[in-house]
Amino acid sequence: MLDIKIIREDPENVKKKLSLRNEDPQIIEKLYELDKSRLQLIHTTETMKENRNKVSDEIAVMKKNKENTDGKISEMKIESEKIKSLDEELKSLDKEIDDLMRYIPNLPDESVPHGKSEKDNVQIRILGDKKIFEFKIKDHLQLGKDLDILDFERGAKISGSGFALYKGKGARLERALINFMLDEQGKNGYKEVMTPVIVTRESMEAAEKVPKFEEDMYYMEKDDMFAIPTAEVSILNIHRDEILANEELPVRYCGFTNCFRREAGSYGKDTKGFLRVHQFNKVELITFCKPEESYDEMEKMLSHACGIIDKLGLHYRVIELCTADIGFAASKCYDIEVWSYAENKWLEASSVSNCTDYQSRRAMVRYKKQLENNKSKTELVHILNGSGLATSRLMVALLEALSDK
RNA sequence: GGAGAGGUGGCAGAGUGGUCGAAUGCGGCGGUCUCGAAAACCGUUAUAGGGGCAACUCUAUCGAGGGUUCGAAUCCCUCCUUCUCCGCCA
Repeated sequence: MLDIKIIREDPENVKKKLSLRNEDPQIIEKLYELDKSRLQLIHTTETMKENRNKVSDEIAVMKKNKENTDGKISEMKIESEKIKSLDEELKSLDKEIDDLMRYIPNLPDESVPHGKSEKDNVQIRILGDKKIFEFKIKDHLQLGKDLDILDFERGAKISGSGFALYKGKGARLERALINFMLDEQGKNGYKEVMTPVIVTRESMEAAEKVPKFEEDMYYMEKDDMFAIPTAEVSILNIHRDEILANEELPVRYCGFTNCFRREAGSYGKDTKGFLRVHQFNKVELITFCKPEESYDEMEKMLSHACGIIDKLGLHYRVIELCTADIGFAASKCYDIEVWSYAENKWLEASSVSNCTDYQSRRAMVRYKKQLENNKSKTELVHILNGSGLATSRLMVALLEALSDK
């Protein structure tokens, strides 16, 4: 979530930046007013509490001296009731503010290109050779069937549409890809982790996936738990409520998990085979770093994701998302797209995002910032995530690129 | 799943209703001493929020959330979690 202070101090600026994201800025007005009354209420209750604490101490002293305290006690009884009801008022105000804050996305960085839709995204590099095939290329469904390595029919039999069954060399290729990517990212300085894939609501909230995207998640009502849509959620929560040492930053993790997405509302769009599935495999990269380093880290992370595709020898491009298309928690995003010869279009294989302090604020991931004269200050870290990479679309491009007559 | 015992500051560990945000020890940081170091000694050492230009000050926090009370780390309830034992199980 955003820092309420930036709304308090410069609401117009926040409104302007939200407009760039195609968000309705009106909500900021309301928050500004709610925050104002919240501060007033805090002032009132804290003054009353100060008084109550004082009188309670007096009562303690009087009791020790065996003086009569009945008057003071009954007086404080009334005072305490008042405090209680004001506290309740404050609590509901807090909740109202919090509920609104959860739906306000991160603000875009100055460097992000302005735009109205995904059409305004900017291609910044195009890499790898584009092959020329002298025969009509089969799509991955056909290739998977002919080679007996992918079976979407049986996947659907087991779990419904949008679930893949990998067989034989298909399964082995998938396993090899995952191994390869983990090894490469390990060399790039990411510590490998293997995390839970079912997480609590609290973890989802810390990653800012819930409540906004609750409908996109597989949810286990009995336990109030969610299947992760990305390892970002589990890895980010490794350091929830922790204060990291200045020297240990940046902390980099990579981890492979299955990812689960209901994809509610996207039926009929890219539904074919691997183009959109409910369960897929992904190696995720997460970096916790100092605020002043996060945009440099982002470039590094992007190059680490690209490095995989370079080595696989695929034709791909990097695009910089415009203000209208960056992710909810992100201030800046790059997407990496691989070329599909059969579909004749770009497929998103990775997304690298700088989420600045947006997630760390709720997840409370902080570090001890060193100041001059041996002082230190606790400050929120910046958190970045990137796919390094997701295998499903990669598999499409790879099978196609390697196909022959 | 059943039975029992715990969860206090970076760590260890006191505290069972009234200046307790919390003794003490260790660690960390600063200093004295020293050629230097160790030891010793002195000081300092949580987080969030509010007010103030600032010095500073106030509020909240002893696993989480409720309750009792003028007043809760301390009493009551619920939940989470850790450990030990039993059962079940990949």
